[in-house]
Amino acid sequence: MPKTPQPEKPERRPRLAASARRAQLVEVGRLVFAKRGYEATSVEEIAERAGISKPIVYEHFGGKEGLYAVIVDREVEHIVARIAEAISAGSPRERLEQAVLVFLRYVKERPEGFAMLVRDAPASKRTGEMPALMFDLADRVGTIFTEQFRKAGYEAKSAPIYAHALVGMVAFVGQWWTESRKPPPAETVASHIAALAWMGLRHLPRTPTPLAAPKGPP
Amino acid sequence: MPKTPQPEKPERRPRLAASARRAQLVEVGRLVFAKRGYEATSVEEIAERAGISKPIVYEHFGGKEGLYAVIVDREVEHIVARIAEAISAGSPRERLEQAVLVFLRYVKERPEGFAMLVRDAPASKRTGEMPALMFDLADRVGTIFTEQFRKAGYEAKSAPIYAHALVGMVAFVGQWWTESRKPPPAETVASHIAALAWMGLRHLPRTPTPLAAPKGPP
DNA sequence: CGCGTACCCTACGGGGGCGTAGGAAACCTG
DNA sequence: CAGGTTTCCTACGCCCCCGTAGGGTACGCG
Repeated sequence: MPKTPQPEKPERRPRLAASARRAQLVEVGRLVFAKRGYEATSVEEIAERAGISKPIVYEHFGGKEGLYAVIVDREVEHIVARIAEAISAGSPRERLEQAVLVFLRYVKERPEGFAMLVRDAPASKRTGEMPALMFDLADRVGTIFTEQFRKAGYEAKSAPIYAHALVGMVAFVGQWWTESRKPPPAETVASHIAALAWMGLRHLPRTPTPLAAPKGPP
Repeated sequence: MPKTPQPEKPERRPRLAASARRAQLVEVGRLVFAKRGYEATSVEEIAERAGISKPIVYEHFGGKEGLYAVIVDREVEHIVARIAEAISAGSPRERLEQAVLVFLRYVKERPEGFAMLVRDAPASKRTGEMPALMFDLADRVGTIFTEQFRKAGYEAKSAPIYAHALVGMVAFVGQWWTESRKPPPAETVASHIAALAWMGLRHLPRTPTPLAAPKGPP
């Protein structure tokens, strides 16, 4: 369902219908928030880049936080839908690799969206340090893992650790990958990561034991 | 070399020697920056929590960014030294596990310091999105990996991917772990992560091949 | 053409934060 | 206790930004 393919070149600043203006502001806001971070972006800059004046932003979104919330929400919908589709069919191994691949492609195609999801959120809706999405994702993966662990006779309690490890590595590699100067193709990166995770999980000892006694400082 | 064990209870606000005041401001600043993020912290709040007034901060550090830079620098020194020590001896497997363990302990002992390293940096010294430290760390790991990969006959070019994957998973798990309500002991988490990474690397196919052809959208 | 509606603007109040000017108060030294 | 040094303070200028008040300007419809 395309969002009314209105060309976004308001050079002569024609009046826009309310829905079109909203869409435009969401798009512009995404870029600005991604570049500056929440605290450092000003409503003025967004309005300016959209070719309009501040009060319009307030009319449509109620303020800075309102706009931010809408943008993040859409971004989350977007990526969650894509991942959900990716893991909807195939062998576990395939689903893993597809999920990683889809995530990486998302990061590449919408770097600003990804940046917003990784960056600082407004103080009002921050639990810890990380924006909630990544942890949400990790939690979902965690439930899947817990079930699989139970089936395979592993300690279900440790599943969340592996879930977070997986999400963390994908997210971090994604960040590095987009900012890298000569990035390898997404498929290559995805297959490496999936291989690492898959082989790691496959050959996991039933109960990993710490190797060495804690070493005191010399 | 202890930093002049001055007790940090300026309840009656005695005058402090310059070095002591600097130390105190670094400590207070660490907490405030970690809690609020760079943009949202005010010099005023730091001064207030230290029991002094703003101009002192400016005399000692030249401003907000100056203080921030000093704090980050110390934090980086701290963690890099600890990790360097952890990987200074032992079998590769032991060094891996020790590095992870030391990192996790650092995260637990100095959650505010870790938060600063993961949080947004001031716009002036930001390359991409992530503060530089994590990428620095990943790069160092990357050089080690590249060498080992070459020795073992793997494609050296893909080593950075695995290096970043490792760092990313540790960092993300660390974040989740500190904010978790019932965190398992560091040793447990470390051994799980190390096992995942180790087994994953150990059983890596020489050249991971993408499983499926890219799927177009339906 | 007159008029209502939808879209948009300039202009301002209010607040907060960075950084500095200029001086006070404690402490040290002789 | 006089004079210098170190530490610290109050008070302010300035700029930026959020959010709003109150009013313009196009466009459709009778």
